[in-house]
Amino acid sequence: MNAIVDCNSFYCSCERAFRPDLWNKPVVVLSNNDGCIVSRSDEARLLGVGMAIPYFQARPIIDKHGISVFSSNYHLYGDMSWRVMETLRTLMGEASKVEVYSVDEAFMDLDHIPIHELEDYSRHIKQTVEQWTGISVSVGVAPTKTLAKMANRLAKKNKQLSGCIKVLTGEDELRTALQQTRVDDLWGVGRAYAAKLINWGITSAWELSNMPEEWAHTNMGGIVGVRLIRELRGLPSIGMEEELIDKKMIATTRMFGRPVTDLHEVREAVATYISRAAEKLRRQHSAAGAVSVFIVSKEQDHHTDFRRGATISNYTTLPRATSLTHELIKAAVGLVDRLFEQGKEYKKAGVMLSSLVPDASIQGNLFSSHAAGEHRHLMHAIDNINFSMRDDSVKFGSSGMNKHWKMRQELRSPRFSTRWEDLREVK
DNA sequence: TCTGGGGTCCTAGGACCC
DNA sequence: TCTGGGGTCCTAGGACCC
Repeated sequence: MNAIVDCNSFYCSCERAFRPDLWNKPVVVLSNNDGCIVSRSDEARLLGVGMAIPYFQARPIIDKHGISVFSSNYHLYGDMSWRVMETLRTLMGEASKVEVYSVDEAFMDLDHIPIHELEDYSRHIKQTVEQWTGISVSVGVAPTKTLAKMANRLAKKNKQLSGCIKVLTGEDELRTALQQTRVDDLWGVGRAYAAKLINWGITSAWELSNMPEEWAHTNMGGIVGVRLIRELRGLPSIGMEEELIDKKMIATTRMFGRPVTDLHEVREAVATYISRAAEKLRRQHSAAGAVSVFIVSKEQDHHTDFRRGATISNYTTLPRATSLTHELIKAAVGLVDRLFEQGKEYKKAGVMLSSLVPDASIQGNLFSSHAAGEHRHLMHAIDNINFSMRDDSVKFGSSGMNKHWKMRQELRSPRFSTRWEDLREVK
């Protein structure tokens, strides 16, 4: 059996964990740049705050009910996430089979738990996580990952009744659940497939599970569709991935806090994003063989990104893969100069590191120069300082000192759990 | 006036090779 | 003038996820 443990309103729960005064109160968390609502507590949802809607649109309801609002505080969420996942690993013990799927979700292989104990075991997981971390979770259990996700959704739909736990093992239970679930609520069915399916008259997960595999192969993205159908029928077709797999691409992209018209500011922003991306790169001991940059002007659709149109993005292959910030900045700033058009207003920029390979300089390669080794030590020192002190205590001059373009984040909570000076005091 | 950011996997089709 | 078949690698683009 497969379980998925999913934190309830994760970002909101993190904010409330250190603010007892907000327990049972409506809370929302905003995306970067304070753009839209990305997390809302049950209380906020019941007041009518929509998910993923722009902040300014939700403003009337928020003001009317005095809903608490936070900018995203990724240091806090990252740390809380780590605590939740460690709790799950501890619970599973030696033969720990935990796959961290996202910041607030993990799959667990429960094959070693007898069927009739799954309900109790799920409750034990839930209670322990809440007690150790202060984060409330929902647990879905079923024969496959896709069905576990479905179970979890049902658990969350009626928390009073389910106690945030749904275990689906019997054939009848599974059929009922499939009949109650719409295709567009399934894991693996997005907007495009949902529209197609509904057009064909397939509306419930149950109906979809009864379609032939060949049909799925032709109409739902080949092997992907076949796996989905099999999973719905209870045949595990998506395996557990326990080891942390190195990323194949690393991106850092941001909206600016205000439109930017000055080349130097765009350069600064891109240099800053490269610095951030290079940190991620070094954290997984990789080096990048290619750098891409994109800038988005004010008139362009805000969903436009680096994939569309050569006018806004550019790509360069490096003479050799590197993890050194200054080399990556040099390449990226060169691209900015080619892309930038005087007189245009820009609202967003981003960088992408790809063609990632293991960082050879770490091995003390016979052919790498002494200077490269020195640089590597410098990077290591910078990463350590920036991690333990304030952000960007040490940085490259090209990333700028004033950062007028920096995103808005006016409502961020203190970093309760990762900064000494922000620690809560208990008197 | 104000709408996020960061990823993955798969397939089709072109270039190239023998 | 006629012009095969099979393989690999790469890239763009579509779909999905949280």
